[in-house]
Amino acid sequence: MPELPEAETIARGLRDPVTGATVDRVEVVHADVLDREAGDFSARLRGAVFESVGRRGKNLVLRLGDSRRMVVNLGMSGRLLLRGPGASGAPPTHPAVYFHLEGGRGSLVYHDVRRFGHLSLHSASEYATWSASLGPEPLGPEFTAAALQRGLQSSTTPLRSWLLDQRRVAGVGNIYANEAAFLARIDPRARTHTLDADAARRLHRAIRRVLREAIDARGTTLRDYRTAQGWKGEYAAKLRVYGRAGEPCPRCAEPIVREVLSNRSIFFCSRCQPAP
DNA sequence: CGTGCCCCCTGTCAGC
DNA sequence: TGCTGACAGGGGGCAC
Repeated sequence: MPELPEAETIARGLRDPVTGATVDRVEVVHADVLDREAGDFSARLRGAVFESVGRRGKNLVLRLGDSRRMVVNLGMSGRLLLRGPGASGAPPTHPAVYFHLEGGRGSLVYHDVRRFGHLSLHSASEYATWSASLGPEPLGPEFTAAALQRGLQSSTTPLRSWLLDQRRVAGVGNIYANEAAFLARIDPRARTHTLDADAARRLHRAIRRVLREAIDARGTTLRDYRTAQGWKGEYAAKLRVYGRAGEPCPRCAEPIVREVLSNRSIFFCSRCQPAP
């Protein structure tokens, strides 16, 4: 579910409440989301301090002591929720892991209905290897139009599939891949090596624009996604094509088309995004 | 190696 | 109502 804007929003929401907090106790409800046996995972976190909260692509990255990190991939339905010490409000419906914090700071809950998410612990070198396996941050300085064009030239896969490959660019998922292709006026089925320099420039701008807009709106809630505070993101109302099959194209009023590509939906305007 | 398909899991919704 | 099938923001594994 969550893509870069959702992960960024969660990271921002966790930063103040969690930074400096010490893990008192880990309570594992569903060990299948962990990268190791539950007792080992819990023992390694007990007494650890969350030194910082960041993000790499769609993943949350919480720094622990000794340069260790906990990486949280939220999968389709994962949430990282803050729960106050008073435990007011309804309890979470699908908790997988609780991180109970010391000093009346409440707890951090990893919540995941489908349990496609994963929590993993990395040493400094393991983290470096993992991070290096991901593509550049699309909002960072390494992601240039020229670098994007080179990457597109090196592959024959359809654009939407290329954008979902985290080794190419880190953080774009199905919603923002479709939105970016629309803004760039490129057919999401187009083979990437057929795209010229101007298309690459338009796509570069479109990716950055849609991700920034979505961060400003605190992400897109279709169903499961929530911020760390449990709020919905507001970007769903601003989506131009995703989930809008049959509705008029915001640019030309032609009905938006839904098709299936590699078992996942694509949405596009056949007039504004002509087949190559 | 690159590419594409299946599957992991649970919940929801449309159609009959 | 209740059943069935399709579909959902991701990504690892495997066959070609």
